Amino acid sequence: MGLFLSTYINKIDAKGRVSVPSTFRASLSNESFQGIVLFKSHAHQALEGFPMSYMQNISDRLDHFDLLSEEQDSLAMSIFAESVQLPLDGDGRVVLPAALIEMGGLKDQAAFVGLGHKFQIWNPATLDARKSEAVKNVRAKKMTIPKFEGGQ
Amino acid sequence: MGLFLSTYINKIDAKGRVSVPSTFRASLSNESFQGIVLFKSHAHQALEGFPMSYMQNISDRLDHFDLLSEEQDSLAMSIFAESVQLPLDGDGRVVLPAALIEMGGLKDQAAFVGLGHKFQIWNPATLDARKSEAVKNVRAKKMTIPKFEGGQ
DNA sequence: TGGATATATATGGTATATCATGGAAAAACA
DNA sequence: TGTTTTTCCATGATATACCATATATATCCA
Repeated sequence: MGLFLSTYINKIDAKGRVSVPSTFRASLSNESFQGIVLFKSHAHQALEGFPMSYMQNISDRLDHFDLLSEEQDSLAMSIFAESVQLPLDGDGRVVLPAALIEMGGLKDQAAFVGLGHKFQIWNPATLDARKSEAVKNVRAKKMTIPKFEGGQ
Repeated sequence: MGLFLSTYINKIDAKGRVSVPSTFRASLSNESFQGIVLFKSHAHQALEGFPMSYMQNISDRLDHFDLLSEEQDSLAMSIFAESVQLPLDGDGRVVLPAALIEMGGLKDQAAFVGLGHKFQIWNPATLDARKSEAVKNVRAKKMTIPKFEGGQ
């Protein structure tokens, strides 16, 4: 799978249309669904973005919890029920529904932030603060990248 | 994977273009993405450079954290959000974005420093100081190379 | 060994294609 | 038929591909 890297700031027009960065589109080129899946972040006023194929991965992870358990039920409800799949138009744009623009705290600009297998969409004004907070967290908790354990 | 060795100093032209040393390009020849990934070093005023496959590896390792967890979120943000993937042009060059030139403290020259699986890009003027500092550290703390623990 | 020729590399400049974006036409919906 | 949504087209800015040259390195032959 192609990775989502870098930060790109694009304009949201009056109809809610916004260009998905071309490098992101390139990462989606092998997807059967040509578009993205978005839902509100639980931790931030921002949107989480995934390729459709990765939603399968999320679903598999939720199987870690017992079926019908409180966790499974609540997580599934907050992620799957609230997510929307947005197809790319002929020019590489998606239309953000008004509800998502609101939930993401967006105005007339969208900052697409690559995070590897996923990405986020932020209001550019609040993104910088989050970035420095992230770096601070990594330093404070001395987070490191886990050694590869094989597996999948 | 081919190793990055030695130090090469190349010119940065007015458009930010710089030749990737041919030996580095040779190390990249088996990569599916013909280019490099760069991001600002957290420790120095310099740029970290990786092949795309290595970023893929980092992303896979981050999957060991819970999805949407604080750790996963902060680490991904601090690494992937600020990294850029630069394709090689037909003549073996990449264009450095102005932001990266600034962050790396570069002017009109780039020193490519091979460091094994990765490399760094320095302003030649500040690189010498860093090199002797590194040697001093190794001697003072009597650092040695750990034994191989297996893995890939 | 020496010289000439070929090959690869780094670097500079120019032309072309792509991208983001705004707007209009067409289609779908109620 | 009015309204919304989707598709199509135009354009300026930007980035990418293309071509040219010089310098260094390697190869070949006398």
